[in-house]
Amino acid sequence: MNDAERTMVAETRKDADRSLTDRAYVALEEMICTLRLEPGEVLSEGALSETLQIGRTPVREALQRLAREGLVTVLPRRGVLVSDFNVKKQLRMLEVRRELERLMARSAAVRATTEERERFVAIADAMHECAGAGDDIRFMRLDHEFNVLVSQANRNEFASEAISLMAGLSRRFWFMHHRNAGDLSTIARLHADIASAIAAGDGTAAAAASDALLEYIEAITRAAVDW
Amino acid sequence: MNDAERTMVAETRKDADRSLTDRAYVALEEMICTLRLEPGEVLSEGALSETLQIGRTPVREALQRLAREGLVTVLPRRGVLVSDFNVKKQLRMLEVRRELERLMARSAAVRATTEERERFVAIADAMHECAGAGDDIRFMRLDHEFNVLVSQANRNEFASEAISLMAGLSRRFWFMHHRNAGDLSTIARLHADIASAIAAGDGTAAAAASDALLEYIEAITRAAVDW
DNA sequence: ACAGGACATCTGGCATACAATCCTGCCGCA
DNA sequence: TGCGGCAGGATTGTATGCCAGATGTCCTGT
Repeated sequence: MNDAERTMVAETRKDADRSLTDRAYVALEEMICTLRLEPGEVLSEGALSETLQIGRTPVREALQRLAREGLVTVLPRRGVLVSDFNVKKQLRMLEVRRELERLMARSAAVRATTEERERFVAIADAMHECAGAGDDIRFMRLDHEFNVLVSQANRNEFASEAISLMAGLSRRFWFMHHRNAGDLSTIARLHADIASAIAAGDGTAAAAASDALLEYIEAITRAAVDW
Repeated sequence: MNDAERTMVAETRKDADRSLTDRAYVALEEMICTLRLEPGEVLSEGALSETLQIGRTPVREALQRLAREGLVTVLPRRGVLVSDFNVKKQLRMLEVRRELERLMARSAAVRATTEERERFVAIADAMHECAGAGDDIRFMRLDHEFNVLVSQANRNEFASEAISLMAGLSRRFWFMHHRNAGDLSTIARLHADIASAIAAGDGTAAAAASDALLEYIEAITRAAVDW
């Protein structure tokens, strides 16, 4: 099970039977990505433990995971800093994501099961509807489902893990800028293109479509410099 | 201070002022990669804590890092399992490494500083000497230095992090098979080719050389099926 | 002889206590 | 008034104790 799937399960089972560490991780990641904890803010394990009503140990372990993903930086004996982000860093991340997403799209096109392909078709259709209606909430759900599905269908846990390392930073950047970012319909269409190519089993087309999406995202990110 | 001395200082400090978590991680990674802890073995935090003379907390945190890298699996309430490995998993990992190493080689060729290029030249020369002499100890040191240098020169922390996720599994596989694996001279030469291309600033050539190396490694790995 | 269950034991999850270190702000002195 | 040093508070690093859950074993009943 990769991290994306684990996250989904955690969200499904909600507060049921997952470990406190996972709950703390999910809660903190959410707070950071939605900017309820602002970049530059300095936290302390103790305060977070109090806030979340969870002991310091699980909170600390969750923070270490977040540190690995670059969302926070622990300053020894000083506190935990919510990472600031800059566009250059995002561009370096996209450089890596481009390679990994292309690989995953190509592999998924070749390796997906029949059921998975059907779901890709459904996602492509729904994405097109979103493109027309401008329904950004639905798009975000579809995007999440799409990412989980690709992570699963590409049949390579290493690619999924590597991507999941960058998921948090990507999510936060998207949350910050998606209102200003280029039009939703283009992004939805580009996603749909990948899904269609994967469903059709055309690895080359899926790879090309993935590159097209990443190129567009990169352009949006570069434009963010000017805001 | 030359590089050997710097390395020695780093290794000295490793036991001196690094955190216990880091020391536990390094010690455990070493034990696992060198097969002193055999795949399939089930450990316990308590026993490792006793063995390493380090408290359970740092040991536990080190184990979580190792779990993330796929070297161990924690079985809740049962123990910590040293991951078994199989060739198919290695091939999936190489699939990802190929993309990342190519990207890093290409970027390093473009972005390396003058000093870094000089070191790449030196490494290429030394690798060629190794190829002739069959000095595998020296090769392993050079390989390590080469990897660190590429990680630094490609100027992309995300690529470096993603690769480091797979470093442990790679090291263990290499440790198991390097005696039987294809001849050292070919591997050394392929490494030297990458180093030379990076030093020369030829990104395309560096990418191609990286692919050539990964292809060779993949061939060796496939051959491992028959042992 | 075998099946089933109770229990002892071992494990990691988590909380908590303690130690080391760093920052801040105050106080005294020049 | 400015500067230096010291003390106190706050923070993470580390150790350890307790607890719930899982597993294997042994005993009992059929």
